[in-house]
Amino acid sequence: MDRRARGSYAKGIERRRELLAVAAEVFAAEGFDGTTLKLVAERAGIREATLFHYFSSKQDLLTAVLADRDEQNTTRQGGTPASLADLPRVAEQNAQHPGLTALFAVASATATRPGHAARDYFRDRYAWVVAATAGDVARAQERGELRTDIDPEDAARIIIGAFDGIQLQWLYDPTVSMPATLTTVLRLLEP
Amino acid sequence: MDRRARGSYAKGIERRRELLAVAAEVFAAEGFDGTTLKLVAERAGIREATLFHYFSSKQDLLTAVLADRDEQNTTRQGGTPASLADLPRVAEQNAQHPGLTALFAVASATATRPGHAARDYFRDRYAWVVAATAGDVARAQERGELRTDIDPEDAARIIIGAFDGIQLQWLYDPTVSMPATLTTVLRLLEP
DNA sequence: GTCTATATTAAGATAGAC
DNA sequence: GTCTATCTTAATATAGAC
Repeated sequence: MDRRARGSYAKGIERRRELLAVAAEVFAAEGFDGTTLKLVAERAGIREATLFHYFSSKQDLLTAVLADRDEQNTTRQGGTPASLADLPRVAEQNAQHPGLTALFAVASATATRPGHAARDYFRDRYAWVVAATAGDVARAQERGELRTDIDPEDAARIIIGAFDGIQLQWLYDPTVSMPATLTTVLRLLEP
Repeated sequence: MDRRARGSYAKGIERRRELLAVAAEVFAAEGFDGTTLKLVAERAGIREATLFHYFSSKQDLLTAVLADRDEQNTTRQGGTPASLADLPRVAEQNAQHPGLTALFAVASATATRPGHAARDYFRDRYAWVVAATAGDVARAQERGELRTDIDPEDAARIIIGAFDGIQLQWLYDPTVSMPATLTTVLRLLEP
């Protein structure tokens, strides 16, 4: 008898994907506190207990939803990783999903608190995104596409900071054009 | 017969100020959800009901704390309003108060949700800060201190966005130097 | 010194978490 | 069902305008 772990069956993988989609909708509409796992389970046509088979807690479900969205954002159609010039397009995508965007903003701020369950996730995420962006900046500098009088990591932190910060301003004033403003950020970095 | 209001007594004004200071400490240490009004009242040496004489709700108390800090941040010693070159110093100040800084980040993201009690406050605040900063940028451009190939409001949104966004990164990684990075942001805007 | 708005409190209703 | 936290109500004490 084979007692090794088998991994997830195809059915389980599909169900998990479906749960993430449903949960994303509910979280986006109701916020973290406003979301009840009962409603998520109902919408997905399963029992609450089944939800706990896939995700160990409400916070775990939220983190999975955010990580899933993050992965889609940092990859473009075809599977190649997104880079600098894609930022305005990512912002445009986010503008189509205000609920999820607000959810991400709240979660990333809330999880800064020491001891928060998602703190490590966000810390690692920012470290990774900053490093990847700094790499993009350094390569663009070598190609002569960006000014060289700025440290790549500083540039990366400014780009990502502006992305998050302008997104927040957009949540308060949807007339702000995130893609246009981010394009201007990149222009400031040209030689 | 004159039935007009008299305004607050000196004692009440002083107590309100004291309550804001105590509440700032508790909110910073415990977060919004973690804070109990009982503890705030205890620390201030009054009854819970007295708190409600000064602030109509817990959220109202938080908003007052944030507005109070905001006012201190946008004013420098002497009473003149802070401007562009003061940003790194404001960031340095914030770095001395991580709890309050995190509180502000969480509140500003949470209040984006339609119907939130502090939504109008933050919307007006951002509108005001962007307008004031855009004015600073325009004047600096006229003096030849900043490059003129960027719209003042775009520049303002980028500066403020970078401020908020870098602050968030700093909360996850305190080795990030907010003042240095913001100085670099301003340098990117030089002619 | 009188008068009334303001400051404070005691007691408890209500609502949500566990 | 129990407990805890937010908020209400109603009543007393005090500050300060006149």
